[in-house]
Amino acid sequence: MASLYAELGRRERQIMDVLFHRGRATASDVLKDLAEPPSYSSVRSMLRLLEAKGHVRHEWDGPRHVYLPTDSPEQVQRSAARHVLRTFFNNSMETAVAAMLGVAEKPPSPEELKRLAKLVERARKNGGRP
Amino acid sequence: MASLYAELGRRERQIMDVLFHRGRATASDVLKDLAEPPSYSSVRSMLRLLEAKGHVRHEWDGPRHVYLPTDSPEQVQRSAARHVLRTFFNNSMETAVAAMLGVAEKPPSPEELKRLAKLVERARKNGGRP
DNA sequence: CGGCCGATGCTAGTGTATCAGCATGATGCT
DNA sequence: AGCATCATGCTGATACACTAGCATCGGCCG
Repeated sequence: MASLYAELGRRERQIMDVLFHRGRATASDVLKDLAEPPSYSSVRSMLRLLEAKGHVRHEWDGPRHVYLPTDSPEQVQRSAARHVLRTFFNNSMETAVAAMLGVAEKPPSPEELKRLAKLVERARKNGGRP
Repeated sequence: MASLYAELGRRERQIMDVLFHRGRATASDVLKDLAEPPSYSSVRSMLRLLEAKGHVRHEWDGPRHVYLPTDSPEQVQRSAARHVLRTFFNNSMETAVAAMLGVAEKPPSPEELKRLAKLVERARKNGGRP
């Protein structure tokens, strides 16, 4: 099935990405993280549009809006993982993990690798599920 | 660093996804794989547009166009991996792999898990790199 | 108090991604 | 050969993502 947000336009998706990355953000936060930024006004419009579409909600931080994705991080992570795994790695976990090891900003720490190994080990004893 | 194709519109991206998934595809192949498909004519237009932008090239299969992404699969995989890892998993390999284990269409086979374990093991002896 | 600052709500305009139709040419079949 | 089929090349129309501007409101500070 289509990943969540498959129906979004270019800017909409870029903004959702920022929102996921940050967890919660104001309009100017979003603006800071955009590569080729539009006007501040545009960002606010898009956020309101995304809210109307139900992808985003907002809370108040004093006088200003703070936006959050409506879907839970877990939902979004699962959706993203499924989409990437299927689309770019032909459902090969091995290829995917290899690629990730190659591109991580900092090489994974020994501790993380240990936890990773445990995770895989647990899956092996578990019929392939974590 | 923005991921490749961050600048693409909705349909453009959907079509690129199909192209990556299939490796090579005709216009009607693409049409088949689209969730809420436009007309055949529209798909052809988009493919020509993507070609003009340089994201796609085509070869001939007898009388018909067969389209392929211009960027190599490795490039695209790395770009996708980096983007997803950073945006949705806060650069945590562990979280990412856990999510993937949870969503794979079929649970990974014992063989794949074994290769996966080897991969991680090799990274541990290698300062975190594959 | 009165003005400045930074926020929001709203509305209108623009560009381009997206879409669809038509004319044309090649191929294969009877 | 003649016809049906399926492809392409091109062109025009539309929708909607995207952009920007303006009016307004409330808090803060001299």
